Amino acid sequence: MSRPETGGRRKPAKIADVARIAEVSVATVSRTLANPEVVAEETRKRVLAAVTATGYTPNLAGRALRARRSMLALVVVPDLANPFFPEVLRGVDETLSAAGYGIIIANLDNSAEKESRYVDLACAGQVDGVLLLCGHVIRGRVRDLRASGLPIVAACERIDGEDIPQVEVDNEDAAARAVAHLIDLGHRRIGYIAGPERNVLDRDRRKGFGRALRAARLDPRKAPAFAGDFTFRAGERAARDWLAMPDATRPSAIFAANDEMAIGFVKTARAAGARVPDDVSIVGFDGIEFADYCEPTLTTIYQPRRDIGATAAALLIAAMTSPKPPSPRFERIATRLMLRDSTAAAPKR
Amino acid sequence: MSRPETGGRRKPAKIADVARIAEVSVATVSRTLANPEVVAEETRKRVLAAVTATGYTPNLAGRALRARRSMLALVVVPDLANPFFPEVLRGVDETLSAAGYGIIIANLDNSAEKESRYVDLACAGQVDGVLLLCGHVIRGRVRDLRASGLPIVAACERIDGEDIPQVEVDNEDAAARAVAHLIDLGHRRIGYIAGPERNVLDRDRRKGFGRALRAARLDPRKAPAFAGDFTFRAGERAARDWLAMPDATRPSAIFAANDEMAIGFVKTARAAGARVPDDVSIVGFDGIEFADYCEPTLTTIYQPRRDIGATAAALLIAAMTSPKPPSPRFERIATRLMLRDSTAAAPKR
DNA sequence: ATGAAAGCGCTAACAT
DNA sequence: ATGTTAGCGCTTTCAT
Repeated sequence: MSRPETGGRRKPAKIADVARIAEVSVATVSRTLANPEVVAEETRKRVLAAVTATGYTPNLAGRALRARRSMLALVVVPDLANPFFPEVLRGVDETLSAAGYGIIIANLDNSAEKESRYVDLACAGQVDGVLLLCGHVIRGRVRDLRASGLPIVAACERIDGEDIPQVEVDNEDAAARAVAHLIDLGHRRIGYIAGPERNVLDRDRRKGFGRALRAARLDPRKAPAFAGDFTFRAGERAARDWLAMPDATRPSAIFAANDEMAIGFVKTARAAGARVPDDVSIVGFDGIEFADYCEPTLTTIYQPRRDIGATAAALLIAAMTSPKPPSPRFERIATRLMLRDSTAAAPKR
Repeated sequence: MSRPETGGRRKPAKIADVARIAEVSVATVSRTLANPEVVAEETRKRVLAAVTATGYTPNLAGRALRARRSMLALVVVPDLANPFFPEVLRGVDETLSAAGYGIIIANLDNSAEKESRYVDLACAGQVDGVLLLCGHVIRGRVRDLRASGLPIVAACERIDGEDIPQVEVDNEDAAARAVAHLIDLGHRRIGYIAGPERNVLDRDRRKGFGRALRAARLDPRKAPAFAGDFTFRAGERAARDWLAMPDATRPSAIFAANDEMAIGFVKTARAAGARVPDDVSIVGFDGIEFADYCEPTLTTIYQPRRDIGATAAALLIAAMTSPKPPSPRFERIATRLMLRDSTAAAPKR
């Protein structure tokens, strides 16, 4: 026996169907759904019964067209494959969908072509707001996102020189804490594995690195720096460079600008016979899941990615809901230094 | 000096604006964009010039309402944080966006509530098709996705008993090849770290495991099986069980139903002093990035995730474009056994 | 408290 | 080859 109430229906019910069954006008149906308190108790009951009976769900296109808002937000990610973002997106998703917003994910994937298409989409009024996790205001070939007047919020990577609400962790301070931890352990020669040049995260973390060194009366300019780009491979290269250094100058500790490079470093150094943390201590940044799975487990700065996403989403909702342009306020999210097995006291010389 | 052509415009241009400037009717504008070949060369030029001048982008809500299609596909993922999916999504995204479709990502995240909302969304006609990467047809509290008649395609995890197009790798065959590799290396006692019970991927991979054993005249029923659920922690547990086994029965090789469990196993076994691959060989399944980063690098079955996504998207496009329901055809994507450092000849007894 | 009706921006059938 | 026009489903005045 099949269930007749759910089976086989073809076309979705529309508001007129509900109105007919409830014996009211379409206006009343609309009101019942949007402002239940303004319709009479009795009427409301009939309408809601009809909604259930027909399985009515408002057509978003019709609503968007008329109400001039799509209840959709565009979330721009530089690269979905980066293990940092999924968890941020979860926070974003939870918060936005709880407020009734849908999400369109724009995965830039290093394509200017795609980027431009998303700008077009946004400027054409297809979304109610834009959340930038990509470190820059996306640029179109012809249209300009800022000129559209659309609410914009940035997170993860700070965008300098834009007066929009932003959410970020204090990268400089967190880096300084990580390096101070190494100094506390007795390390005096500490190396830095860098992120991409001119990247704002690299700049802030490098600053924190220098600050912690200076606080211990060490000279940042003498600290060995290894070029990098946030990839595992860059960590491997840094390790090879490190291995080639003479004992006298080789750092006993490394601060990597992110976890993937730290893990690449550890793997290559160990493969060449170096012991971690006995011969070299290392601390990463981000707190990706794998930092707790690798061997040895990685001391790192944990970023509460879900919180970052949720906070940014909340700011965006505020901007989309409020009639006037939001004050460009900054939200700072706290990080945690996770002490694990990749750091230990400096070897005695 | 500011750029007047892009700056400061507020309201997006609509089709009527373009028509006015090009001195044609709105119908001609619409046609020029949809079927350029049916309008006169001369007219087309004027229209396109006006489009550029105004920065016109069609309003999707208007189009969706009228044309009764949204050019949006719903892509359902069980868990975005799972490192397997981002690369699949890239393939999906490339193919769908090349065909002009947008994507809404439904991250189920184990919430029946969310699942139901996405069913509502789909059944209300807000999307033109649904791509299921989650191993089941999503279920709503009241509405039924199948009854909506919407095009549906499944990938990654096969959905049994549904006559919809599906894309998958031959899990059974791939698993059999992986295990045959271990047998070729001289292993006779081979263990299996399982996925979640009743999971279709686990069932298929377990079948392949058994098939390879039987082909070598070994008895699958005597092969040690370790319970698991695809998580890193499950691999750790399996390793502890393995370490506790007496030498006489302890397997010299392990086939794990996925990479994360394999990596968890390796880490824990090594931490307890076992050498990989000298004391135990292990092969994983999936070919996630980290399988090539861990120590030792992991022998595994590589699934071309991007291809899987692209193929599934192509099938969905076909289903959304064709007027009649698609024949429920199966696409099989080939896998590759990646030989790396976690497998070696069985130790002599 | 409820209803009638206009119209959001677009496409497609029909007319010229 | 091009124009006119009727809605797609919904919200929101404005009347009642």
